[in-house]
Amino acid sequence: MFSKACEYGIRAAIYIAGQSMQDKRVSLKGISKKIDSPEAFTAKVLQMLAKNNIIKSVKGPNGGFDMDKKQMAKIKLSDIVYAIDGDSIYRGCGLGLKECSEKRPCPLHDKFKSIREELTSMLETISIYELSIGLKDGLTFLRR
Amino acid sequence: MFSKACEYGIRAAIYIAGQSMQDKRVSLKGISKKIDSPEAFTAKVLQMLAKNNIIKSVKGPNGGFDMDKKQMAKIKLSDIVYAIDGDSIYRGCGLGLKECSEKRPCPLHDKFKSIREELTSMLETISIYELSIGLKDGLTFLRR
DNA sequence: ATAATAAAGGATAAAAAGGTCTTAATATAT
DNA sequence: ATATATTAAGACCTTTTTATCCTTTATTAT
Repeated sequence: MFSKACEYGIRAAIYIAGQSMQDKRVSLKGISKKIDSPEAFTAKVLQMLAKNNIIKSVKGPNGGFDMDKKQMAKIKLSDIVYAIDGDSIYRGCGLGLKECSEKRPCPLHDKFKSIREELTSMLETISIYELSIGLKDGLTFLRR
Repeated sequence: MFSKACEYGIRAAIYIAGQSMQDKRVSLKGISKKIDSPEAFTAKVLQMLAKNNIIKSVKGPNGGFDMDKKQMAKIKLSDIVYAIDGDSIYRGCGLGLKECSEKRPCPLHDKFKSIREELTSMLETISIYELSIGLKDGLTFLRR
């Protein structure tokens, strides 16, 4: 579904959001420990999120990553997926045809349509804020 | 969504089914031309489908691949996906957690559930036969 | 200023996916 | 029997993805 990079990105964003709600900034090391991801690789992913203004990075002592509280509810899953995996999940044909459209559909086109739409609307609806709440309340988990 | 191998496999199976309905056996070369796929790689995929008794292969002159007419309606998309990609699409956690369950869900677990179920039921419901009909009638396409 | 801390960036490596090629095996027709 | 057509199988190559390591840059505290 998502690339590994994207999986780490989503997990990291949820964790960072949770900490930012408590005004805590978190380090790469702390993040990759909490979400159980390879540290150096996670660094690359966080860079991408930072470049896309999804998180903020601060260098130096007491530096790390955080997320703007006001933005938090506005940042949707789709923003993260788009920043890391691009639009392949929304655009591509299920059977890999270069040209697949209403007019010239692949055999699965119609069958996939509702699934694709449900997925897209889900990604575009759910905010990082919302997801971090469940985590804070101990209802959901980010590792193992 | 699916691997390239799986995309080719599904496309090939649909094409083979359509030809088999007209009692035509088709060669690797013919298949990869019709579904616009790399020939040698497609050969590997067809081998997998043959080993899983989804298609039948015949060596020698006038050989090629075909599909049992009686079986055709019984073979579902899920059979092909399972033969090539395994169960990752059904089983895996959306965020890549090794352990993700109702009891210990990732933040996306519930959100994904209905999508996953819809996808699974779609794959388990749709037969290769059904898909090859649309192709025969010129309503759907397998290349470009 | 200096030292310490943390992310950024670039080079590289390992693994997986995607794809090719060559030879062997098997069936058919002559 | 022999030549030919066709898939099977295994070795190999290429690209992409995933992952690591090392150096540089920025920030802070002393």
